[in-house]
Amino acid sequence: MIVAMSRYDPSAFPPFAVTVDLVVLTVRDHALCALLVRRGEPPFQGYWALPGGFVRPDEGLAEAASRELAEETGLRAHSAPGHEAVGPGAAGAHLEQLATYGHPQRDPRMRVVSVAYLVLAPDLPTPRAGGDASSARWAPVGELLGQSPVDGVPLAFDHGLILADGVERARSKIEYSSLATAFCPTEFTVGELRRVYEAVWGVVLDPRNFHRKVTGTPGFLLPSGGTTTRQGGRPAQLFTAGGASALNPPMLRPES
Amino acid sequence: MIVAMSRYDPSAFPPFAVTVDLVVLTVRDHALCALLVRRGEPPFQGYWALPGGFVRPDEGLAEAASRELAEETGLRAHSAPGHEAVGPGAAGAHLEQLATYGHPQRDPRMRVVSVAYLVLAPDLPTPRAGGDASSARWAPVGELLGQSPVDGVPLAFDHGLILADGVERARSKIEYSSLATAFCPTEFTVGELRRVYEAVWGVVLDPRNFHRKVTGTPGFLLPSGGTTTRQGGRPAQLFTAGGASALNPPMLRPES
DNA sequence: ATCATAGTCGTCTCTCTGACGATAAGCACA
DNA sequence: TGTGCTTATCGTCAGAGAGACGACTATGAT
Repeated sequence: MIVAMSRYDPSAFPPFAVTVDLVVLTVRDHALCALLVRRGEPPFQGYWALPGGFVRPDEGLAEAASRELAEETGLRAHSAPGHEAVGPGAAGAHLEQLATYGHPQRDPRMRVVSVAYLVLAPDLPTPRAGGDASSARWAPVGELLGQSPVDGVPLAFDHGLILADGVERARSKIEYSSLATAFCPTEFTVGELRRVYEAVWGVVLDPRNFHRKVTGTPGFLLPSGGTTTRQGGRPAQLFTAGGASALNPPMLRPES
Repeated sequence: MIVAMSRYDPSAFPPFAVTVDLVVLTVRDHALCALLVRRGEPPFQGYWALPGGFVRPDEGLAEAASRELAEETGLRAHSAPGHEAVGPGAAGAHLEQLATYGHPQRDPRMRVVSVAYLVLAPDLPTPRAGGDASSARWAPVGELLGQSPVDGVPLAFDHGLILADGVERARSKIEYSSLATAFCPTEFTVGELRRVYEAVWGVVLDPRNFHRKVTGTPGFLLPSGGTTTRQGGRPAQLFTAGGASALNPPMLRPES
């Protein structure tokens, strides 16, 4: 009978809970890191998990993701839906929808469908714990996705899978978009941008070819006029993110 | 109070309905077409909409999409999650998750979150109507996404947006993957594959350069041994899809 | 036989990449 | 005040790949 009504009466259906989970990535010390929170409640009490929470009845999905992000990190995200260009020198973090996970048994309590969002942020101070997280930390994704789970324990729920998907999305997306600038502060040097690519891809890039590529791609970088020596060595020109969002031709990941 | 419990007790939450919507694309008569069904019930009664339906309590999201697809078209989809290689000469259609739409007011009846799936299928006979659809048809996406909506009327709900996202996904994905073969029957010629690219991108490609590119990319095409003259002219070699799923370097869309 | 149609192979040029040499301009020390 | 170390930036060269397009091939239609 439920089946018969199912197509016509949504309220006749057993309820689903809808949550958002966040894959928040940043680059710290030459390594791609993800934000994890420790769960203070069952299920998976004491496990590390992705930050996230339930979507409220009157808010949109991206809105919920944005709110959770602010609650956990204080970051103000600006979502970049669809093909819309990301504004240059944007203050907040990049936020985009990643994928949705709805395996019937992914939460032992009830049927929960989780919409995962990917957040790319510049390096931040150690995150503040908030909400139901008794603590929070940046974990290098190399350790998380390699053989050894964090502290010898996998992530809660299916968050290991979600994280892996988020990292893969970030890795492929910086190839053909200017999204790598989302990992940088407003003003950055070519070398700093190169270190972002190196950390995300886990490779070493030739500084000369990289410099030629990014400065030769129209709209990728805008010279801001200043220089800095914060990386040591010869003063480097400072840039802000240009208006271009698509890189054509793409940046090539070496040794596929 | 709801907020206070919200993080810990999922069942304390007002229910969401979860649906799947399908963007089913195929190539017919040199044009990219999407499958639409006419709604027989309110809301949006009489409007064209994407096929879809409610997720059952005990089935996964891809499973629900697959079931709806079979109900509406009789197609057996094989989902290709993650980085998994698509088997050569696959019988069914390609199915992958597209995105999730959850604007609070997207369905006037209640809060509905819809997980959209993208299906790429070879050319099919005119679809059979099924379920709550009083009729079904293939609509060229050019008409749908251009200025003129179908029959002068836009699609139901936010399905116009979902369709646009699906088409964009298909357009960009055939650049760097071998997914265009999902639009072809098991055995196909280089020319037929080229016409797929031309239809999806809405461009004209040079047959000689295209031939060089696809036959020169290892793992893209496997010669099946036979030839055909079904397109007229000189007999063309028949191929099946090779095991490679990623194209490196990618196929370039002309005139970006 | 001739033509129209599509498929397949080659060639040339241009652009972009990868490899790598060379120079520039700061800082840390002796 | 150099000397050395570091990073930034510019140049050069060879090879891969793409776009433009000529030439030839093998069918069916007239």
